[in-house]
Amino acid sequence: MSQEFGSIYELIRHYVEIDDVEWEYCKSMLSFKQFKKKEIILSKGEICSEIYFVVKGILRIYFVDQNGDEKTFHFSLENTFATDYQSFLKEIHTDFYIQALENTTVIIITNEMLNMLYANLKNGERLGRLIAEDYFFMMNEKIKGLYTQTPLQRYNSMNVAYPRILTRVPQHYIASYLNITPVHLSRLKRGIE
Amino acid sequence: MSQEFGSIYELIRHYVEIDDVEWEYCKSMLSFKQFKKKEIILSKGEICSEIYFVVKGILRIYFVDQNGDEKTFHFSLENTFATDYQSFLKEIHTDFYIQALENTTVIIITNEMLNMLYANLKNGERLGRLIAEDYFFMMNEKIKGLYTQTPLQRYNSMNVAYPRILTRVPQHYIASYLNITPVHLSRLKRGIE
DNA sequence: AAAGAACAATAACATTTGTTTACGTTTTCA
DNA sequence: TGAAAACGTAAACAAATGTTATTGTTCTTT
Repeated sequence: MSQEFGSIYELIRHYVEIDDVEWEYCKSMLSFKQFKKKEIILSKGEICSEIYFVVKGILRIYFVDQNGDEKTFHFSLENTFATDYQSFLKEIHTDFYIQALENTTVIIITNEMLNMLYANLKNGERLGRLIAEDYFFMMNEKIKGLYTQTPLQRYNSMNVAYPRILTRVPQHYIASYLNITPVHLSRLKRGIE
Repeated sequence: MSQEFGSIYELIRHYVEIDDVEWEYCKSMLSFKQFKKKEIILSKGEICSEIYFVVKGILRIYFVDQNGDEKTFHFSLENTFATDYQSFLKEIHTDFYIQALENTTVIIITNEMLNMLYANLKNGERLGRLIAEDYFFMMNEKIKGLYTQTPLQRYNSMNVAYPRILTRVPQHYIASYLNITPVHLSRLKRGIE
């Protein structure tokens, strides 16, 4: 059954070398968890104590603004991480919610586990740095998009960052990701066809 | 004169332990550079080959959108870094410009130097990870602000992220950071007093 | 299968933000 | 020091986006 950790093994190997002994050590700490569609995994006020690596399904990370409106920060599709990294690392209360948009299978990474990896893997710290850097780059691109693209342009490029997302999730979540109202998104789409 | 590297020493010590031998090694690789007010340090299309640590002055990081409008991405005040980290690390062409808004003194960090630090400092990789994480958190907060705050709210909180910035730089740069027109910022401010 | 909830589209109207132009002040620099 | 450029404010109008209400469809759940 260790076969099923293949996706995260591939991801690690994308960043650093890891030998068989180290990988066995990693695997011994990993576990699966399943979430049902619409289930809320993390809520505001809690401390995010796990990183989720999505094997199958979709997680949505969002927060709620002063008016009570949900703002979708990120979608985590297959083979990407979902967490509030800040809450996770600093053990502070999170502002975010994480919700499964489909029945979803994840691999769980805990904080203790991560620190063991940093301490015991030859390239542990390096792996952490490279992943943090890549997520930093992703944020950078996201901000660039927010500054330079119209909502419609961002809508049209969503299929690049999130393959097939437009057919996988309800449209009002897309609107909340674009930071516009569902009504306005519907209106913008009308202009296209 | 090694005294003058004090600010970056403090910053490193904020993240990791570094012994005297290691610090001497670091210092031997660091150097100063001066930029004149309005000078452009990095331009689109170039490869960003240095990280700038601002000792005194202000650097502005911006890009230009399809319409030719400048969008200010970030201000680097004293004791913070300025670079296009993505261009720097991957040696790809940058989309950004970096400009000095005042006569500015920086400490220069090159890529070769950084890799030597990663390789030779006990906590080199860890330092890199922690700094990447902190900048990642900063991006996260920035995005949260873009989603949840009105331009006026963001204007009012700029003095927190960037102390005294509102009196240090021309207002149209502030507007471009807020992603609104200078005319509109002027109008919003009128509503306040 | 039926009932209710969730969802998407549409229209009418309100609010926010952008655009253009003008004017007066401050800053820069030759 | 004087001219030119840069800068901030203002007003009028245009475009983009939000709000509310309505309707019909699709999805959930019993």
